[in-house]
Parts: sequence; structure tokens; C-alpha cells
Amino acid sequence: MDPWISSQPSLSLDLHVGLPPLSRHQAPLALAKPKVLVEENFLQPLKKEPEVAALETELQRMSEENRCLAEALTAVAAKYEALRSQYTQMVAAGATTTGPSSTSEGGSVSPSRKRKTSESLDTVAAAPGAQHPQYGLHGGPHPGAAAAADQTECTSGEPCKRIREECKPKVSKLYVHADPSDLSLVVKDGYQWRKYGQKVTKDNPCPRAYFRCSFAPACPVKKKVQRSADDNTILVATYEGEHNHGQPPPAPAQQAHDGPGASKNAAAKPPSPPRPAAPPAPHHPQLHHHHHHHQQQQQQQDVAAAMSGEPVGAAAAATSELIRRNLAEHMAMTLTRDPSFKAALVSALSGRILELSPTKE
DNA sequence: CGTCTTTGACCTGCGC
DNA sequence: GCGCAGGTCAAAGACG
Repeated sequence: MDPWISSQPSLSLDLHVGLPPLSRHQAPLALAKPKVLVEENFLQPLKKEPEVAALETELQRMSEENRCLAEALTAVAAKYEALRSQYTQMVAAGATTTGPSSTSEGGSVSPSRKRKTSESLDTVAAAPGAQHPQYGLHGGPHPGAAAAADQTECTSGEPCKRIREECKPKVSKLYVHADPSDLSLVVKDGYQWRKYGQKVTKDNPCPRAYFRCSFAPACPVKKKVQRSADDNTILVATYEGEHNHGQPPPAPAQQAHDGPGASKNAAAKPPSPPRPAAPPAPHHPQLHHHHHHHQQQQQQQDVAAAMSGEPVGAAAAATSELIRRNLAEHMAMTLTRDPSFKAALVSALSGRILELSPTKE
């Protein structure tokens, strides 16, 4: 959960199940339109047939479900916040001066020098507050950062650019440790990818490979894979967009240990996977989302603990806690894999974020 | 034979 | 407007 969101005074998640997200620009229209619809319904009271009644029942049911989910989320958010502050205190008490890990992350990815838009997006994606995809928000730009970008766009007076930026797919990055002798630019993330191009870029002697999701024909997700210029044992996978389909069926278990021989078709026949926009599963130690790995682990633990109703500091009974944690993680994964849940969550959060955004026009 | 990868050509956006 | 660089297309070849 994002600190920025958590810090907002009121975060009652108003899940608009089944309704498209409302941007603040659309708000007045959206307010006006349903009114008309209601009036139409009133003008035709005789049309209320069993179908309509069923729909109403369904709507009520979903509203109820909606409210329950909102309550659950609020509870989780509250627990998360409590645990987070507890963790912060513990870290402060420990007086560990470990700064942000200075791996090759910052400089490893050399963003395009020409294309400012993608560069800024990369920056946004790499922002410390970037949404953790684990929580179903798919590595989207941090709302605060997005708002900041919004502001600069407004001041620069380039509406076209701004629109283009807003239309850009979500970008997330994945860092994968790879054998330097293995020349294949394959990142096993659980989806099926079809390579459609390769290019040597100016700022990196290693070629960059371009992949499209081949699991669903209409899936808009694209992936770029390139070795880090600084450390060629690191593969940098950049994901653009969100999958519009479920996860591919799990492959045979032996693929979890795909050896060198699996390099050729590894992209097409992946191991039982995490979502690319979702974080690597614990059994994928070689996968690293670039943004603040340790913080993510802590957040995973926090959320898992919060969901299992267990304080983080309980070092004893480690085994049972581990089981609980796994269970909680499984529940979280199940939830985040549910497209309708994600849609509702994203809808609610985006609407809420826009409402609370400090850069309201 | 169908699918996937490779790779040169082409397209597009950006800076000068 | 031109040149550069990133991104995409599509024909040809490889592979199972």
C-alpha cells in the first residue's frame, strides 16, 4: 500500500463495481448523466420486468459485497499503517545507517536521451513511492509523482504532450540476474512472449529485444529486455501496459528449474509464474523489481502479517507464522488475480486519487 | 506445415 | 527541414 495513499485523511474506498473510473474532468458529466437515466426509468415504470428486478437484486448484492470489501480494505490499510510505523520505529531504534541500496539500479538502465516522455515515465516508475504491483496496482506511477508530472506539464503548456503522457501504458521494470554467457534475452516471468524485434541502442552495446504478449492476441502488453550497460549479468525487462487476460495456465513443474536448455523457448513456455506486473514469487530469487526490493519484502511481510492479524515483531513461532504468511500471500495473490476485483480496486483508487490530488485544477 | 526467431527496412518522434 | 535514434514491420529462414 502506498504511503501517499495511506497518509490521506479519508480513504474510504468507494468501489464503483462495474462502472468506469471517473476522471475529475468527467465528473460533472458523470454526475449529470445518471440523473437523466433515472428520470428515464421513472418515465417508464411499466418496463420493470423480472430482468430488471434481477438486475436490481444483483446490484444490491454487489453493493453489499462492495461495502464488505471496502471495510476489509480499510482494516488492512489501518493495520498496514500501524505496522509500518512500528517498523519505522524499529529501524530508527536500530540506528542502522543503511541507505537505499545502491545497486546498478539507478544507472543501469540508460533511458532514451531523445524521448523525453519515456524518460520521464521511467523516472516515475522508478520513484520510491511507485505502487507495488503485488497489491494489484501494477507498478503504475505513484499518484503523487503523477500529480507532479501533471503540474510540470500544465506549466509547460503542452496539452498534446500531456494527453499523450496520460494515454501511455503503465510501465514497470524487472531486474533479472542472468548468466552472462547466456546470450538469450529471455526473462521468465510467467507469460508467453513473442519476439518481434531487436535493436542495438546507442547507450548500450547489448541489443534490446522487443516482445509482445502472445498468450492473448489482443493483449496490449509489451516487454523490452536488455542487459544492463553497467552489469551484463543483469537483464532489465521493461513492461508496458497491462495484461487484459488471466494468467496463462501453469506449465509442468519441472520448468521451475529450467536449465540452459530451456533458453530457446523459455519465453513461450514459462514456469508457474508471477505476473510480470506483479512481483516475483518468493521461489524466484533471481527476479528483482528494481524499486526498493527490501522495502517490498518488508511491505509483503507487513501486508501478510496484517492480513493474518499478527504483529510483525513476533519472532517466535516462526513456522506457524510462515504458514499464516503464505496463506495471506496466497489470499492476496488470489485477490489480485481476479480481474474484476482489480478493475474495481483500480477504479476506486484512481477516482479517489484524482479527488484527493493536491494538483486539482 | 505451422510457429517462432532473425534481421534489414521502414516509420515516427525529437532535437538542432 | 534534416538527421538521429528508438520502435515496429514483415519477409525469410530455422525448428519441431
